[in-house]
Amino acid sequence: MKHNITVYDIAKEAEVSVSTVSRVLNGTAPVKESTREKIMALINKYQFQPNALARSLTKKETKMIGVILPDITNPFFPEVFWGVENEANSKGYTFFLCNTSGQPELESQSLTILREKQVDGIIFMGGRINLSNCSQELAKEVEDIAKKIPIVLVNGNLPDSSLHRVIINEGKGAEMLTQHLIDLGHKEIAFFGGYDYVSTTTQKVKAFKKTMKANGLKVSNDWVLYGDFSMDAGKKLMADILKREKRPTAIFCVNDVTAVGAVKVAVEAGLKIPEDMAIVGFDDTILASTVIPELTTVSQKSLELGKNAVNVLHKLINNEKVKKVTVIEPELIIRDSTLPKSR
Amino acid sequence: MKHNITVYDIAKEAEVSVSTVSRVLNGTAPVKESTREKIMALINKYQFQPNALARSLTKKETKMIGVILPDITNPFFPEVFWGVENEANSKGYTFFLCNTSGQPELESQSLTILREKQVDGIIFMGGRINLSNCSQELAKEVEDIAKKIPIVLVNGNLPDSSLHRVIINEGKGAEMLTQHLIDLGHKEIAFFGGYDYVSTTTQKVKAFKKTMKANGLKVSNDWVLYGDFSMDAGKKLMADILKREKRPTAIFCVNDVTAVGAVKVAVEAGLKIPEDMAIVGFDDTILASTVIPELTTVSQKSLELGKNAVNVLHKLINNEKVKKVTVIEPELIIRDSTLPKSR
DNA sequence: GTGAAAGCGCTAACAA
DNA sequence: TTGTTAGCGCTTTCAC
Repeated sequence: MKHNITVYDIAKEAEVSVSTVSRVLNGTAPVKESTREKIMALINKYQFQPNALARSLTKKETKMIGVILPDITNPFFPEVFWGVENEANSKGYTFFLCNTSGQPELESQSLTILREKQVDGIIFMGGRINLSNCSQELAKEVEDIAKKIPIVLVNGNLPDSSLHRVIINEGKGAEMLTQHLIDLGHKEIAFFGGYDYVSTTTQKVKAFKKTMKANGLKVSNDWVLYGDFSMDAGKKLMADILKREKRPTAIFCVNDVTAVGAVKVAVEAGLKIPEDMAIVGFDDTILASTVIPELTTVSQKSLELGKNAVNVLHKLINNEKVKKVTVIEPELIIRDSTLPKSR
Repeated sequence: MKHNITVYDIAKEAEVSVSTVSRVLNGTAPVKESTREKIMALINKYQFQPNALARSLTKKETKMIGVILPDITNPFFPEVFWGVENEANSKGYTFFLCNTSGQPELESQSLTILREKQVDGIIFMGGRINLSNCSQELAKEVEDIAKKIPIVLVNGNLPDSSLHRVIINEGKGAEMLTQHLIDLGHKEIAFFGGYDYVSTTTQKVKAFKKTMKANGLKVSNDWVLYGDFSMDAGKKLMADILKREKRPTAIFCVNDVTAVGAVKVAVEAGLKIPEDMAIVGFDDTILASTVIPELTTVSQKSLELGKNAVNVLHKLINNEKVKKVTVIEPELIIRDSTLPKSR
């Protein structure tokens, strides 16, 4: 492997000092036109590219952002990432992606790596920040790192935390969905999916129950059925419900994937959706519009979420003032799974 | 901002030299047990973490891999990435993700950035490496960089290239799908979607035609309908076909998303699938199993693809011998969109 | 076992 | 305008 070309090599051949080369590279000070040209010619000739490691080492900034998320194969996260990237590219940032499967150890590990790599900031999604009761220890770890590196939490929170957050108003979304079903005349509504110790689930359930009560309707605990966040959960829970004597007329699923599972089993059992049973999802991922019938759901505004996260982070990095919490309003998306097309 | 803690700080407080600290950090040489303990205590006390930039600068290795892909919101790519990550994490690598939308300029830019950041290797997917006639210039750019940084192309190629590649046998997949349809008795088959200048499309079309011919069947050019790779393409093309007097009895779609679009329009028009029309996709993404009816498709073995890419890259990085091309065999996945459940 | 010192490639005072 | 030089934080000979 031959010696990589450096500013010294360029400087030497151009018969100038390294600082002059650095100046034309960064435009930090005026350089005589003739020497600038000479240097540029050499840079092109050798396809010289400055070593970002060395640069970052002295400048104490890397222009790298770390993104921690639980599952890149869940369509929701790529969409947020896409929003992040769009917004941050123009600001010159690049990304480290860390997939954690939501496991605390992997999150800790990612945090460590990102710190070692000296990223300028971290965007944290999923895992511990969605636990309805996250341990002090896990929370403190994040808090400690945040003292050294700006962190923004996306769609989550930490106990007693003072960290900056960008969140969607999930309760509001759940309320809209529930009200929509009630307005259509549904009185018997069940809830499907999600772990009961994860805030994404509990917030929805809470808003769901509250909205039902506000409309003078009861929610039987028999009809709040937890599971995980997969398609299988939806399938199993629907199969379970179909065996019962008394069935709900509508199902509120924790997310789109679970809703798809529910739809599939219901359709196979010969039910018509929404006539025999209305089903709603949450997230408005691509799945919601590929199923038949298309799902009524709530958009999490994934792009917005990503964009805002970057903006907050960017301000944090530059020591600008930002409000602690940025709340994004969800949007109700009404489709065929609650309203038959023919209407 | 207070001064970040360094090896010097640790060394000073432990009353040893920095080299000793470095030794315990890396285990590169024996250190007396008592001094090691003293140092470790300090490291824990201050939560010291070595600066990876400085380390990489001297070691000339970053343990970072750059991943270039066209569209992270297309479910296929997160799956490959997942495979990449699983395999590479254990080897200690971390990832830079670059989304290019398939635009050559963004690819060039990503390549530049990755070089500046001194990544140890690059995994390249999508964009120019899928063009059926990529310009010399674009190809050369990649080739030039490959002289300095190991690169592996995933599911693509470059003209006259000698780069290492990991690919799925797409032609074989298309052949299996076509043969499957023929075996079911279909004689009138159309092809939907994809740009005609992208190899992912042309390879399939080629294999499709060849298999048809081998079975003594004709393919009318009227029935090879290009588009893009979206759901909309499938919708439009199906709408187009349904207007015609003579209709095919089966449709081969360039990928799952397009197939979903086709299914939706067909179902809305009152057709039964597969009885009135069989439809197949390609990729076996999550979409294939969420649609009703579930899609017969070909698995691209995205995980395998990712894993193998990393393995090849890793060997390249370590100057080990690897064969130029790794071919992964696709798998035919038969589901309801060609075979009715009742059978 | 341990320390001194050079060097990785770049930027940024400070001087000239 | 331009050059000199001192770091940035770490690893790694080479001595001892």
